[in-house]
Amino acid sequence: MKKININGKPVESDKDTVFDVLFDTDKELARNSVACKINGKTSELTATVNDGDNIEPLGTDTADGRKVFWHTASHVLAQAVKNLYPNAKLAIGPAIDSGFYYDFDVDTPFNAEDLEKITAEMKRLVKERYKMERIEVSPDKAREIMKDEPYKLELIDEHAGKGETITLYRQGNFTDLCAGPHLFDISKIKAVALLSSTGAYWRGDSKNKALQRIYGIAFPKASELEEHLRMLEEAKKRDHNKIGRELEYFTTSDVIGQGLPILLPKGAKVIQILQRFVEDEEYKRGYLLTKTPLMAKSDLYKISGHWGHYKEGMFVLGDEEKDKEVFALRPMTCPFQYQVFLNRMRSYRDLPMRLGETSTLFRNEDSGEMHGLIRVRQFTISEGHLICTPEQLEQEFKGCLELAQYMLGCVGLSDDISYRFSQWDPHDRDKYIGTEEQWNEAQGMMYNILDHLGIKYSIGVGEAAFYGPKLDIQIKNVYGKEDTLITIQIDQMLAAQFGMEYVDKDGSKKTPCIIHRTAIGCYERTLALILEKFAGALPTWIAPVQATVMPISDAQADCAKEVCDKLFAAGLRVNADYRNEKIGYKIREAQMQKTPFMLIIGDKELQSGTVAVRSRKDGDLGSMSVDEFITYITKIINEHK
RNA sequence: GCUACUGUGGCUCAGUCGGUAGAGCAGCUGAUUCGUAAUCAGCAGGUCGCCGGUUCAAAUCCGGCCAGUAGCUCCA
Repeated sequence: MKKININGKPVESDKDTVFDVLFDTDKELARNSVACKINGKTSELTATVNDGDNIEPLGTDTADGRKVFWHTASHVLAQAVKNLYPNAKLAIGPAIDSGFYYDFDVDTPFNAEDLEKITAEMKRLVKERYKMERIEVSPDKAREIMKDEPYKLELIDEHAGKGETITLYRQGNFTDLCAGPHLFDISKIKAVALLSSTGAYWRGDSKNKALQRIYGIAFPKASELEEHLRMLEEAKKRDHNKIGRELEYFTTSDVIGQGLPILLPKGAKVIQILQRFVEDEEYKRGYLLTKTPLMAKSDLYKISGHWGHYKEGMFVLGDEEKDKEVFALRPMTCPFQYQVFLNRMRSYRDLPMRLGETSTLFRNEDSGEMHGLIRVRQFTISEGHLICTPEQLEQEFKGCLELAQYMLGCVGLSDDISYRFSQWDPHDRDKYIGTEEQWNEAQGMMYNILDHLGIKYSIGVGEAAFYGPKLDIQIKNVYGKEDTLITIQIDQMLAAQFGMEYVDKDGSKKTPCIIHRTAIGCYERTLALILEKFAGALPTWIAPVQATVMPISDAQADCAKEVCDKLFAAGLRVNADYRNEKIGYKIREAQMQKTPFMLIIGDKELQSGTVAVRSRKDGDLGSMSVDEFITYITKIINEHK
């Protein structure tokens, strides 16, 4: 008899595999499990149990369980594709957070019809209930089995080089190179949907061959699949690119160009509110405001290293061959703001010097990169640089992080972000300036600071800026795609490049450290994410229209106008119709539903000198005087701070 | 930049096999004065993204470009 812990409960069993032990103990639990963790390591249910093992069964209600489930589904996808298109070559097919994909090398890309056929074939295969058979072989044997699969051979060579045994999984007529773990058999994969077919480069390198990737999702039950697809549809309804245009926050124009959104009055208003808020907050926190040029001669970018490392991403004005001087629109503010420091001889007494700027930047993104307000070619960012002594670095970094967290809290995004420590890739030296020692030092400082502050972060290798490591605050859009909202970076290279120095207490000249940071990121992107977060119904303090005044008939129109004027005088934002001489008694704006407050004026209110207040959040609030309403809404507006 | 898909009045969409464009909403004019999104009537609005080709004839077929969407790559 073996003593085993299942979910922390002691159990005795003489069975060998996890599944049998579970089945002995709790049949329902066994049936609902797709994999397990043995002493913390994800394993399959056919794994052998040893005395003293801690077993944690995984169902498709756990993230790890779903991944195993989806990984097996990707094998079924590959089997279906090989059955229907025998010439297709297999690349890789992992589970991801939102399902699974498989990359194939095929002559003609898959279209919607192909996906339907493949789905049908997958469903047919699942009914065959193939076992997932794990096979361990020598690299040579693996090469022989995979002799017609060039991508697999490449992968085998890599593993063989490390002296590993090669693991294969076989279900029916199909064998794939794979480390597992997998489901016991494929019969549980009852509900499958192939969501899209797109191009993807082999090994994620655009120099390599473009493969065809099929994305899919799978569940044990059809109802779960339907629910999932319904949620995907719902999420798309919050897409800022859709509601931002519908609610007239922004638009685009073919004749202006790609990635150059036009902010309409509502969008411009929200950004103005955020910008003023950031600038005021930074002033309170000891920032100095600067206003630097939108472009500079190439000379500046040559010093900073941007000319060498980022020229492709810049809008260059002029021709280096022909013109005496070449200019470029700025893709960042760093070297411009450094000139503020360089204006005169600096003392340690000047430090820390916190420079802030609402800065418009231009980046010549590739044509396929643009997306609504999230990825654009011209944007405005709450940019800033803190120039400090090495001793001040941690304290200043902490201040930047606190400011960022405060801002996220104010706009309501605190719960939706994650932290990423973006490091350099030592194997891709061309991308970075500086020596290995400098990088190790800067990243070491970052580690210390982050661990000291107790920040939980993931590590992004190769995600650093060319001059230093970053703490990126990441956020996902409605499609689950992650983007950087806020970044705080440590830079020990550029100060030296620009010859920035301060005179220390002892009279010696020293090179300062620099923190690059944003307070709330780029305003366009922030607006996009706020729109998605609140599905267009923005919190009162940011809403471009805070109250809609609505007379029920023309008899109350004059009164409504007076009410609007009063609210206006109090600094509130009232429905866009307020300037019209006649305020319509019916406001047929889609925005009405997105407005935090509605003030209705009928005969009763006209006589008593009140307005009937209806709150989007709390429903009817009854009648009150305009002054009472102003007090009420002002209190709500101030609550965000 | 790469792969796939999409592009019809301000918006949402219809338009069969190529025969020369249609609706609702929005807008305007008039009527209506109504308690929490669509009152009634009328009017106006489109060289079907752009350019070229095939054809007696192109929104429809073909090519190129522009723009949009998803994914890849990139993202200081």
